[in-house]
Amino acid sequence: MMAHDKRALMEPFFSRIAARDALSEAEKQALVAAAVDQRSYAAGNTIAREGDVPLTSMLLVSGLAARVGYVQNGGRQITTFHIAGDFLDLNAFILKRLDHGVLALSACDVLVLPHSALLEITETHPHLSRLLWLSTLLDGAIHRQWLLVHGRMDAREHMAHLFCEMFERSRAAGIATASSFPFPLTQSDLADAMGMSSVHVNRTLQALRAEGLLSWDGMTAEIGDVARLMRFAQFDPAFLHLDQRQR
Amino acid sequence: MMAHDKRALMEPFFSRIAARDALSEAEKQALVAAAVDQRSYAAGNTIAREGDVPLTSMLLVSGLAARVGYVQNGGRQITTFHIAGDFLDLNAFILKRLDHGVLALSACDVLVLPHSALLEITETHPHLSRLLWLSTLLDGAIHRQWLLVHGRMDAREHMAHLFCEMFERSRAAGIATASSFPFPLTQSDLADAMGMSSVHVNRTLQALRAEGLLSWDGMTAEIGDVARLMRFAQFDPAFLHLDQRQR
DNA sequence: CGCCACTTTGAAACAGTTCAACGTCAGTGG
DNA sequence: CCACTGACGTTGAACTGTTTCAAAGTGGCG
Repeated sequence: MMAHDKRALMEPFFSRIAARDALSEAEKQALVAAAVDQRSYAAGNTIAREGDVPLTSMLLVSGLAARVGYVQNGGRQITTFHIAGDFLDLNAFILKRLDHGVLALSACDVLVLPHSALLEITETHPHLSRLLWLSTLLDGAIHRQWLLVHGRMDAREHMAHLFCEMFERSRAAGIATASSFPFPLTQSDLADAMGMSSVHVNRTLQALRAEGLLSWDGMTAEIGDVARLMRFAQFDPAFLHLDQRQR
Repeated sequence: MMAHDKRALMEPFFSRIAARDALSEAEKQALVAAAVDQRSYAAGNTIAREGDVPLTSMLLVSGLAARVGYVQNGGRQITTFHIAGDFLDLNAFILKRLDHGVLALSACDVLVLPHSALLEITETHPHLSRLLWLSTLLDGAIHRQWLLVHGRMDAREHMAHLFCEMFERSRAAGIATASSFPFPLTQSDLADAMGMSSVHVNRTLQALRAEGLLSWDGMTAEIGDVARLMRFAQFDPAFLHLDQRQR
């Protein structure tokens, strides 16, 4: 794989981080050098399994992926979605053992970064290390917001909030238009993320569509009036920490 | 404040980390040196407010605290509990802005570590930095488990799982007995953590008590048969990452 | 064309909420 | 020492959001 290829593939990550802090050219090069491989996964495939002890971490370059957990009766819970520019399992660099599975919801391309290379970065690039730390902290902030939404909002608000979140994150990654973003998954996947039945997802979706708050065909989400949807969902983007600061 | 005082207060944190990786004497001293102050909060008091941009992070030394989020209608969601040895807002060292409040559920003592001192650590102690990173990743792992439990378990399993988690974490911090641990909060606080009404918490609690799975008087939780409770809750401690590894 | 995965619909069942009342207990002040 | 207070826990009953089950509709694809 050529360096300038990897560089291009890393742009979504760079822009996601650049929205929060400055990234020097040397830091970018260190990251590009750390990516040794590229892989592709078809929709529905497992990218990593709970319990794995991977020796690499994966940066999602395109597509939609999810972290999942399972309960005994076959129930499945999606704990977060990932889009281009997100690390899928950077936590495993430190935690070693994966406490969740990673699933490709659409076709996905990933860059592979060996933990040995990441270790080298933490030993020699303190600021870049803090930015990698930041990346995992953003996951945590999203988890907390999901907990709030799961626990204290009804189905309609919950769904509206999720669409707001994915819209804002897609905008930060540069893959959204002014009023739409790619969201390629099934209603049943969405149900697994919202902790509801797919039947109720279907009805909730119809309600939001009827209110003119959003539309979605399983591939692309359209938001007519973004401000109105955000008001409805009590959505405050602060938890995404989209502000330039010295980290 | 004397150095040997701070040292003693930091032991719960050291033992929590030592359960996951070795901590050198130099690293311990760097942390002790970073703690410049100690504070106490009475039960019910706010330790930090959502939206704050703190210049320090706080290490809980004793008591029970919680991170909380709010929705417009006055609803409150606790997103995680913290016990002795946990950082309450280490994420703010990198994220800068707090995306959640921190609440003292019982009387709490904390050590205060300025971000400037933490910055110094990340610049000079790569391994210790990774251990601080680890501490925030454990929060994330617990968040994911909560999401799974919120979304895919009923009230009884949910409550049983929470008691298992707090028992295991208390054991790791060295503040549990063989079958009990301190858990000083109200049923209403518990409801805010489980995303339920306090009425239903009360009834669920009675059901678990009637089954002989656990008892709790608002101060201390008692588990008769730990293995049985864990089986009931489908509790697998893997997500707590309680294994010694080189991180 | 027929299959299979996904979406949509209806109706019954249920887990959990809400509201309102009552019980309990520790702390406070007369 | 006792009455009062306020916070917390407990109970019952009506209500509602969501699930479950089962069936029918849709659409892409080999």
